Amino acid sequence: MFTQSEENYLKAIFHLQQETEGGISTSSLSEKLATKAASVTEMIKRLADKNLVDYQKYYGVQLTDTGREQALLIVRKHRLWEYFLVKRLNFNWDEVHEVAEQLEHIKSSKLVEELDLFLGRPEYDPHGDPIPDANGNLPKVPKKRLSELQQGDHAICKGFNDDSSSFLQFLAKQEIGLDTKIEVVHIETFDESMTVIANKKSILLSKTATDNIYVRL
Amino acid sequence: MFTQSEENYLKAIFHLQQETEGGISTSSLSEKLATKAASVTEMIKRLADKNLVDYQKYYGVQLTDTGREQALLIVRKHRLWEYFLVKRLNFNWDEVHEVAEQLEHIKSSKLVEELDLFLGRPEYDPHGDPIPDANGNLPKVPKKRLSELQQGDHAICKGFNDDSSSFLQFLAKQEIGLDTKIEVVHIETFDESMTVIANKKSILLSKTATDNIYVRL
DNA sequence: AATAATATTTAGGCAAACCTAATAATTTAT
DNA sequence: ATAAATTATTAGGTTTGCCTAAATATTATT
Repeated sequence: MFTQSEENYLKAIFHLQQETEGGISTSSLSEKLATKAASVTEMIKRLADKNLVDYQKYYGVQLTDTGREQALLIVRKHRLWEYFLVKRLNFNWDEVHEVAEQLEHIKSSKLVEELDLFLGRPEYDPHGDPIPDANGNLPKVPKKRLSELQQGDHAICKGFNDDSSSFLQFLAKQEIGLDTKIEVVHIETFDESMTVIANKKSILLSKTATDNIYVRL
Repeated sequence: MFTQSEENYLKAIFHLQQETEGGISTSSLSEKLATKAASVTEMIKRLADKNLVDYQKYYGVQLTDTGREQALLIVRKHRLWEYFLVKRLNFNWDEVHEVAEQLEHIKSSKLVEELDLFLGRPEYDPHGDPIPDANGNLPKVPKKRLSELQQGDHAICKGFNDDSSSFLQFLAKQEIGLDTKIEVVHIETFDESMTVIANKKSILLSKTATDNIYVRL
């Protein structure tokens, strides 16, 4: 059994590995977890002792198979709870993150399986992210960033990369959500900001924003 | 905001106060929480500093109004989650305790209120214990112990005082649950054990058992 | 009322998980 | 190829929440 803190590290490493090749740096972890680098080094050593990560001094960490398995279980719980909060308890999809961060640490395999069953074995959470199954299989959804599209392209919004409530609330205000249809009208060359049409309204999105919006054509 | 450990102490003090007059002793708390007396003394001092309990060295603790309020919120959460686990997730009523002990520490007032609403504002948990409302009002259910009854009395089972899964499983095996009708057939004078009829079957219950079964006539 | 028994508190330690400041390794720039 | 800048690690502290052993209060017994 792992502590909440250990679980948070495993999850963070997992998420960073989705975006990065090779070992995960101490600094990126310390940024993600809002702790100091020294604390990260310390914890990583503990995780390495427990065979959850491979660690080479100065060259970052990577999850072992066991580590990945644990991380996926936590991600599974997080996303199932988010689904529950939104679909059953009327939470807005931009206010579930904090609560799911707590719920994901509840330890009971029966709870996870019964919850999954109760929710009808959903495949995607309210942000469009796939929910790993009980064996830790995560359906690979090929993701394209909105920022990769060209002028004139049409796409459907399929997920978001930034969980901060400020970003999610910004999207809600623009009425951009899961499955929203988006058309790329214009891209500014100097700052790569993008003018799109969604819900028949013209919206200007910064490069930072379009980098964090996933779409399917 | 309080730590999980602080919350556990508040809840334990609350429960002991339901059964006992006056201050709660260090030893009864240490027994309930499965910690050593020294640890209890230490924590109690912290709780007193935060104005959650009144504490007089060597004469035990009592909850302050704030302390009681907090304790009731935790009890509310615990019982709502138990209800959820049994009624929505098909848990047996004798296997919910451990999970509810974890869920009761989740911090989100919205979550509690939405859960309450989702469940249809239940008044009693699966063990027959009343669920405090959002203002911390706990409907006082006048409880009689089965052990207080006389030969020939008829009663309906309304709750249990011992949450241990061994006790709850014993009851399940005897098919005694909430709202089970019970008739007192005979009481042994020497050990106060009781022969009852429930579900048309004759069952022998020890004094320890009958002390922990609540009934209504 | 004095002593024995029991309960409680104090003192001193330990592990987890964080921190700051100092040091060491790696990477980048000259 | 060094020096400078960046990044990571170590060393030494802190708080929470637990522990054991020793000391002190309270309660029970004779």
